[in-house]
Amino acid sequence: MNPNVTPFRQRVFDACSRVPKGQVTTYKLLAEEIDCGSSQAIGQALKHNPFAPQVPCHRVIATNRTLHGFHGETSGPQLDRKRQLLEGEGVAFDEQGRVVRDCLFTFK
DNA sequence: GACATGACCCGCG
DNA sequence: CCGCGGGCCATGT
Repeated sequence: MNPNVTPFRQRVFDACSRVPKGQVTTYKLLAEEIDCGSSQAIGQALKHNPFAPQVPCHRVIATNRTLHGFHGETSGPQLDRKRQLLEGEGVAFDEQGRVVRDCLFTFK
C-alpha cells in the first residue's frame, strides 16, 4: 500500500509549510487550524512525513513547547538534531530545553 | 468493520 | 511534583 498522502495529511503539511522560518507551532494549534480535535493525529501524519525534508516538520513541537519527537524517535540523536535545526533557523531555547514563546507561531 | 498504535493533551488525586 | 486514566482523531493490519 502506498497511501502516503491523504487529504487530512495534506492539510497538515500545508499548515506546517505556512510556519515561517525562525518560528514554531504546536500540535494543538495545528490541529485547530485544520479543524481537528486531536493533536495526536497530527503527530501521526508528521511522523510519516513523506514530504520530508521539504516540509519543516521540525517546526512542530508539543504544546508545552518541548521537542517531543523527530524522525520517528521520541528521544535520541534524531531529537538532538531537531534542536540543532531549530537553533540554526533562529529559534531560541531556554535552560529547560523549551522553545521561547516569542518563536511560537499561532497561525494568526 | 473491529482492534491496536501513536512525534498528544488535560484533569485528578 | 509525579503517576494514572480518559478522551480524541487518523492510519494500518
